[in-house]
Amino acid sequence: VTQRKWLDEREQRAWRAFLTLQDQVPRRVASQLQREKGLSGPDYEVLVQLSEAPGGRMRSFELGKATHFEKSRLSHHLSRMACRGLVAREGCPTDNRGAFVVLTDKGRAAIEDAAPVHVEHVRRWFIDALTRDELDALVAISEKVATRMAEDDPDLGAAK
Amino acid sequence: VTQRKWLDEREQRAWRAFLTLQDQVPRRVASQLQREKGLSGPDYEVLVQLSEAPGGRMRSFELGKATHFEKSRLSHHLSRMACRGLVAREGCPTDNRGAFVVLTDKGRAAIEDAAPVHVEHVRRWFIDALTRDELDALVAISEKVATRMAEDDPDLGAAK
DNA sequence: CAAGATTGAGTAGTCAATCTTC
DNA sequence: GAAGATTGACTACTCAATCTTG
Repeated sequence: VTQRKWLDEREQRAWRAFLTLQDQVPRRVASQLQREKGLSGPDYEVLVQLSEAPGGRMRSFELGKATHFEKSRLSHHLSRMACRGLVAREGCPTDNRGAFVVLTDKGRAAIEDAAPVHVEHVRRWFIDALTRDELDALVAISEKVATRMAEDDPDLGAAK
Repeated sequence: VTQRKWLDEREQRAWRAFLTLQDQVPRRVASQLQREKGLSGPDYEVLVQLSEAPGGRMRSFELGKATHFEKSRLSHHLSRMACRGLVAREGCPTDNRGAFVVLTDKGRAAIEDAAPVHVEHVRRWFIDALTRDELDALVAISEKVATRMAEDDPDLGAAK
């Protein structure tokens, strides 16, 4: 085998490049959205999922899987969003343990107002800087890494 | 021009793939490091920078630029690390406003102990899942995006 | 007044413990 | 007992205000 204990120069550059990208891009997109529309990154993710779900409603655990939020984080976050009137909680008729999360009118208005601006930022700082091939490469990379993580241990560091 | 208001399917997939990758990989690497060695991701980043600096010492603002931490975040974080004995603060002789951050013996021992395990995790969940070409593609992508962000506005969302 | 740095208040995320229902 | 979900305590990050020196 090759030397496993260290990263060579190519590997090192790739890892650090990824760390920078990973940190900077979502930060910039999120902070613009926060300033312009008063929604955080996590707010937006939750609203997107709900707005795409039939009836604007999902079970909590489904929302957790879709967003990759840890369950306690999701619960806290939904409480805050409920206070702000963006979502509401409802009981589940067929399973009394469960809860539904429902998009309110205010929540739907918020996501519809924010989406165009958000798309614009994603374009400006990410999509438009890259070629088609690079976008596709990113999809391939993401899938390979996801597969690796799933093989290795399905739950480590994931939403529980 | 093409339709700018929405993301097409390819763009959408690429953005979501990036978001997943961006969220999952650092989370898993960091949580393993935390469990095995008691260091968080930010702890590790700070220790790496200091250990690579001559004399294990840097000015605070240099450390801020290197890590991309906002200055108040850095200050808070260094206070916590100082409490744990990983770093120490010193005054700057040539500029009395300034402060040096110095790696302690304990801090150096911690990074030397953690580095091999950390490298192993980065390999397992990231590097080894990808080809040389994919690693290079990531570097190219990162550089293009960084250039775009710098052109657009040097300071938005960056460490101030 | 600008640069280097710190502080405090408020908000968000994590971990373990808990509660209820299947 | 396990699944769905919430809570509380603790830790971490952000933003604006502050302090000191150049």
